[in-house]
Amino acid sequence: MKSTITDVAKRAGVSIKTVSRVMNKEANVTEATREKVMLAAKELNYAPNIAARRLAGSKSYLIALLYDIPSPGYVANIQKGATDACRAKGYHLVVEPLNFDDPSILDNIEDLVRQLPVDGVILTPPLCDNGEIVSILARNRIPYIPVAPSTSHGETPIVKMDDVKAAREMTEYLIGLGHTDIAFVKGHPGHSASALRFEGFRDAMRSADLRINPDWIQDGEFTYKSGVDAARKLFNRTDRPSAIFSSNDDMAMGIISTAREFGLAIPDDVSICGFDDVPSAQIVWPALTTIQQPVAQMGFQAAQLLLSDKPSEDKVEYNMAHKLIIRESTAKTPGL
Amino acid sequence: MKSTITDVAKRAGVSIKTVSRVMNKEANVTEATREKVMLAAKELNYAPNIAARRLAGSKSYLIALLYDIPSPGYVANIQKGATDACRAKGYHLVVEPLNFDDPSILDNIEDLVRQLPVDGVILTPPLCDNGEIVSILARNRIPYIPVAPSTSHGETPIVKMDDVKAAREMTEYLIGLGHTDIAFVKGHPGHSASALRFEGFRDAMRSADLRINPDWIQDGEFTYKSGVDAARKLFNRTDRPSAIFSSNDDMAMGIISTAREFGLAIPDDVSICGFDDVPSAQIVWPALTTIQQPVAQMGFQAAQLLLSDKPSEDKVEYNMAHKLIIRESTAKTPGL
DNA sequence: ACCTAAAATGACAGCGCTGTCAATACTTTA
DNA sequence: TAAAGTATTGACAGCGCTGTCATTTTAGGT
Repeated sequence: MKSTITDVAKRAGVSIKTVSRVMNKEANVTEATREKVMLAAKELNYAPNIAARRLAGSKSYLIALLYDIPSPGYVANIQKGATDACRAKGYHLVVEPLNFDDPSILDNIEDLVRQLPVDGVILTPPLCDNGEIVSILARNRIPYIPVAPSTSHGETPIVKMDDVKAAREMTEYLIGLGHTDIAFVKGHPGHSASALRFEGFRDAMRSADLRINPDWIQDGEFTYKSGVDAARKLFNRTDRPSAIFSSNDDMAMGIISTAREFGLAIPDDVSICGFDDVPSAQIVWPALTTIQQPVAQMGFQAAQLLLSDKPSEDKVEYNMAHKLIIRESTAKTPGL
Repeated sequence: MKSTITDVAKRAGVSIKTVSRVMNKEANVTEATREKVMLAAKELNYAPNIAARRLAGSKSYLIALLYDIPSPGYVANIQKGATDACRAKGYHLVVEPLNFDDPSILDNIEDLVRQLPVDGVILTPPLCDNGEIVSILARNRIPYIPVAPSTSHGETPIVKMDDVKAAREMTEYLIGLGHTDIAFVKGHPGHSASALRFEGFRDAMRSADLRINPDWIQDGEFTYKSGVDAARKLFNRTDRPSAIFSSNDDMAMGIISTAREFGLAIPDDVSICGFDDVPSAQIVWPALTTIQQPVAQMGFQAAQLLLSDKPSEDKVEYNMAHKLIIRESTAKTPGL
């Protein structure tokens, strides 16, 4: 049942090397022989054995995804994108869930690199900001692509999204709806995204000549609870914003819940929007207007970069396109 | 830097075959030579090359996880468990996100099986109930383990959790809290879990000699929206249950939200519990009492089964232990 | 001490492919 | 039309390991 390159060569009446050439899409093969070989391969249901390829050649047809346990949705999407890119080139994706705090993490990576020499590694946050991991990879000459890192990686291209731009767009959308009194709930100060999202908000407000009321800028920590706290402070004031831009969805859901406690209707009394498009954003009611991070695309791009032949590229930063998802939690201001 | 078995053999002063024996923990090696080899291997930082092992031997040291795109949290947890089991035996996990409706899904699997002969496959729902997938695997003699399948798989051991027992425990917990007026919201009739969870509820009620009020048994579809609908029907009645057991968390969250609309305090006026422990279950307020599915354990067990030497086992069903997670959405009845 | 069985070790082929380089088949040019 | 490319194909070694089987060493029994 399982056929080898030799079987195909015999059937096509050529040498195994020629079959190899066809399978690898090498140049200098007549169209006629190409077709002969392809036909024979199809008839025999042949697919090159990856282990043999790896042993004989230099490629392993395997790339690895290293990730920390955190956001499950993130991982699933990255994987989806990465495997799509792999599939097109006959590659496969090996996953390695790591625990950032576990000291054995470095050994795991060493093993991965030595036992299974992968052709490349995708590093998701926070792993991509870990110097030791990066240096193991560099020492072993394994190409890697950091996804959404908070630090720069020299010559290595990185894949990310543009948080500033996304936040600006969301703000502009709110302004377009007629809102002028917009509150903002910041994210955890330790995450690089927090500052970027706030920056986008500020830019848009400034461009629209709208005043940012400092009392309406609340600190947050990206948690549901911190959203609740921020909302309480906001809703207890006599001057109340007509819209609240929360730096992420978890906090936005805390805000929605709190609004109900205060008897505020969403979006009639107050519009609320988030950032991330977590699964529950569409489950919650009213469904949350938010920014969908291009996670799958980032995975795709990262894999693509690893698999592309041109080793270095002048472009060092790939910004993948996010998407503004408009749902029911935002609406025009009552005045309009 | 990268050393081969030959290097180790030279350094230890033995043949490469002996090194191979040590690395594979084969019998008939003196303790003394074992140590010599281990030492040399350690000094040279040696790890056997998987591609070469695969080519020469019969094992590929790779198992695959096939899954459909649906629940991200599920995938992440299965992967965690499976890779833990793999790590211990020098295996690695290759992932293959598949789209159930995509016709090319079968080709993807064929390729996986031929290019990268994996030693085993973990099949998550709904893939494990797909006859074609199973038959490709069977035809190619690839061992596979279905995780939480809704159908039986003959001799093949399956890994699952006990939905009936879990639902029974949850109900008993509610009863222990003093509740006697308990409503139940069923899940999507197409999912096998729906019937099982209801069965567990019924069993527990019956054992406690409690009456099941047919008006309090609502149909649902596992969606937030259907939870809202069920809750409306329940709360619009004059006789209202003191506790609601929802067949999953998404519906439970719909119920919670609806309770607020009706001015009902949770858990003071009504206790609500779910099933699944999705990430937002702990994010939502009040945090949801629910059943944590042993997803990671199922992944671990499935991989373990695939990697264990004894090919067949008399035991054909592995029920992994779930966990009752008590949070804030349930409390004693006011009367107590 | 000697023979036999069992345990420990090693020699060698070959897994299925790719890299290198040589051989052959076609073109082009003068 | 012959010389000199240039494009196409093939022969063969060897990647790093394991399986098989032969060989050597050790232990056991009398």
